[in-house]
Amino acid sequence: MTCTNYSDQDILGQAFEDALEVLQQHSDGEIQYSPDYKNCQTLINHHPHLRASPNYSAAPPTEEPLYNWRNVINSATDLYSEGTLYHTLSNIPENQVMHTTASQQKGGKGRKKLRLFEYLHESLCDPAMANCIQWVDKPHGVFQFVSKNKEKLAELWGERKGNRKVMTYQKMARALRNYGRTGEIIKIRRKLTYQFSAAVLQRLSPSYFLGKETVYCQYLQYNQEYQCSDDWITYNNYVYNSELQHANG
DNA sequence: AGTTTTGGGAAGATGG
DNA sequence: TCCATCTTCCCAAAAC
Repeated sequence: MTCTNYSDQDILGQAFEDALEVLQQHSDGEIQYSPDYKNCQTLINHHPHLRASPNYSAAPPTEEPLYNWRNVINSATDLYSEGTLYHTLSNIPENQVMHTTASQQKGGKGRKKLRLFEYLHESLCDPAMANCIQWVDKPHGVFQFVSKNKEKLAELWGERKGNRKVMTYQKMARALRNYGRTGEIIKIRRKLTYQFSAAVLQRLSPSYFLGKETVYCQYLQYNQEYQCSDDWITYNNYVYNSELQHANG
């Protein structure tokens, strides 16, 4: 990330730090937030006009307890890409909130890098991104990129990370293929279609699993750790290839 | 036959 | 310094 104005960045960084402190003070232990203020800085450095945006404020809303910095970034990104004010910080649906786990935060001060699968899941939960990426089978974590707009999603991912060069679908897909080794995301034998592992799914949307243990226990047995299980892949490829054959036949 | 999608090796960049 | 996690580039092959 290049930064030509250190004083601005310092001010912005401090502003986000301050906002986080205030958030914590107002949290009552209930707020789920992800302190990715550096991502905010990256975004704002790329899109300086956002500083003047009505959404950019160091002071958190006092009447919206469910608040998340990633959604701040998303809203800002939407604001930038769409050129509208439709995506505001208020009325964020529960399913768009990234619930961070204790393991994602180090001692409350740690700021872990945003991972690709987190970003993808986040995009899947964002209606504004439906033209780029969509659920095929949400309960099983199967999703598909939209061929026409997959490059746009990749670009946004690259911007979010603050990469030097423009991210392309080719490069993003390379990272996705690496997930196949750990089993966090596997490729489904269908065009532009992938699947989150059960462990990742549970981590990304734990609330979605509440009361659904019966439904998901069979998958957790397949993949209790992040390891890539042949059975898991075979099973899923069987399911979705059968589906595909059925669709084609 | 041309384009898109898939796949992986290898080296580099970055942050924790 | 080491490791995790991509990122970048490249090439090949399969699928459409």
